[in-house]
Amino acid sequence: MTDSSAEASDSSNFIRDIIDADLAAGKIDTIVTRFPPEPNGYLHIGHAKSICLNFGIARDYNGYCNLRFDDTNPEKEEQEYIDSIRRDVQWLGFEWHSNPFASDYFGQLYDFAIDLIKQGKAYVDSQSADDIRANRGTLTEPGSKSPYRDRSVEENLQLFEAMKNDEYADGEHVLRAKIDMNSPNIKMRDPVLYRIRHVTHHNTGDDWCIYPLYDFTHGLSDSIEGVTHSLCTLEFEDHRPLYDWILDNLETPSRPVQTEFARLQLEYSLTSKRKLNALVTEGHVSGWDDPRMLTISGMRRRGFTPESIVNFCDMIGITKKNSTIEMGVLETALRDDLNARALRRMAVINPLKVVIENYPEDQEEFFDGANHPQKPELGTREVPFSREIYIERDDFMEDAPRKFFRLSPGREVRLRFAYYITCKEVIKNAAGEIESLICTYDPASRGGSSPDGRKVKGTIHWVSASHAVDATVNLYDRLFTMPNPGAAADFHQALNPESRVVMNNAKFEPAIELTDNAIAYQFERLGYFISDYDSTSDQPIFNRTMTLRDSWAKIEQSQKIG
RNA sequence: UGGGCCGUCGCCAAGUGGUAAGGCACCAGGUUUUGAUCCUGGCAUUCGUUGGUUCGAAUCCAGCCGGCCCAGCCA
Repeated sequence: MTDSSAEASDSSNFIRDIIDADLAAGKIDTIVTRFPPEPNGYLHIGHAKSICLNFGIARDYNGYCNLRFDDTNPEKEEQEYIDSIRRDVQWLGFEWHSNPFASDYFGQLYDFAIDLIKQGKAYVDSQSADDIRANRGTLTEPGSKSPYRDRSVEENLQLFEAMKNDEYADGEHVLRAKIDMNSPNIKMRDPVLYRIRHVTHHNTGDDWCIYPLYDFTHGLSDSIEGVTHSLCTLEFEDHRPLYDWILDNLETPSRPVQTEFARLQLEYSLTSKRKLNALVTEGHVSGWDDPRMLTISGMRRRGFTPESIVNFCDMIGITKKNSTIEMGVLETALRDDLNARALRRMAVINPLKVVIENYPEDQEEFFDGANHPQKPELGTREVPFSREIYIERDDFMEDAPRKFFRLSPGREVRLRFAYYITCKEVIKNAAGEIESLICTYDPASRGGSSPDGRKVKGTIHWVSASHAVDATVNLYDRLFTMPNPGAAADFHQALNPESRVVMNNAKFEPAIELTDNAIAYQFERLGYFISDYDSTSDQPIFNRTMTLRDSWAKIEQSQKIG
């Protein structure tokens, strides 16, 4: 569970079976994969699945994986995204062999296009975009040939060069593959290979005014890099014949094979770039790294560990079946990892003051609290105790049912690590709201057990009032109330209005590092927490990464219903 | 109704002709100074469906049903 994120997984899948077969047949000896994001947005949990697949295979087969930026559309790509993608891949624990841009290959790609033209397998089309669309046919009707389809090789060569030499405006011409306008696969009806775009490219600047499209670029880039297994999502299945056509009609350095797998779909979440972007720009979240976002950067800020994400990806598997993963799977992967590593501390999020009337007014003492109940090697910390403490308001109930194992008038409860206390009196304000509790403690129960061996069912957490550190805590819940917000007519209506609840009167025990975002804590009985990027010693801010499993809440819930 | 792909427990997922792994969830117990963790046990006579081949089928064949993807000069 605490293994490094880049550890080998024992999970097999149909893609690994293909690789095993290729290896056994002697087709290849070094496995090469690539993760090819377009730098036009932030990476999310869906990308993590692909990253784990591609980098995981390369690692397990002693091959290598490239991080290639598929940057053939200069209108949407930015340095900000490049930086974040690199950071996220590394944070997940993976190392790329090389990190090229598809745009690094523009020169070679241009030469390949010339080759196709010379073979009579590509032509310059001068129809408008609308005409091209109209002539493409429909799902059930074949397309019709462009009037420019039979231009001579010489004319095509001259026109394409002129396109490259900035002699035309955007949209005046395109380069198309000459395949089959009658193909039942629409992708094969003379797909566009190059378009004119007078836009400055983040990597090539103004060197080019023609840009290749994905289908022309991808397989050739794979081939140039020696990629053996080009893994992509299901919606590219129709592109595979075109991927193959490009490689089969050109003399390429190597012959990669494309295989498709199902993209990740997670309940109560969105991975559409457009909708994610809307959440950010419309202000429903604070940014791409808002802790509620299932972007890698959001999850990092929320307190996910890379290991938990990698383990999640192992748990869900790789298939060709469209499926939707329940949130519980992600939550379990997270809790498993955090449970193993998080240091235990006590914090009170919604405080209720308790005065222990028989405890000496100016006395204080310190208890040793284990940093981890199952890992004594992680040591202990000192937990201060005094006459006035805070407990969680939820841990007190005036009229408590029998199964409520916490504090209520006349009942005794254990303060974790400290003493047994009994509630003697409830102090209320004029409005009838509970203001504080008067309790007594049993000095003989020091450490949390009494010599007479009497049983105390409940143990609650607490913080000494005079030693407490004031803090703000963000409680996060799922961003959407519907299992499939992406299917809603308007995903805004699925937004959870209580996805973030700010508790700004929290009380921490002193032994909590306020600004180290790398330390995962478990606040006992409350969940896993981590300091936010904005946290300072003066104004501590913590994010609740995930609650603990709560079977009491489940019982309460069923009692209300039943 | 053109083409491509998919259909094994509530959600994932092994299985590749020899008689249904595992995980999550759920249920029932046990341990516990976190109603956490941990441990034990339970949880598909059945693999979308109907026929066929076979001594034997989730696995092979045929039909049917259901779902997803494709008509950007996006990726």
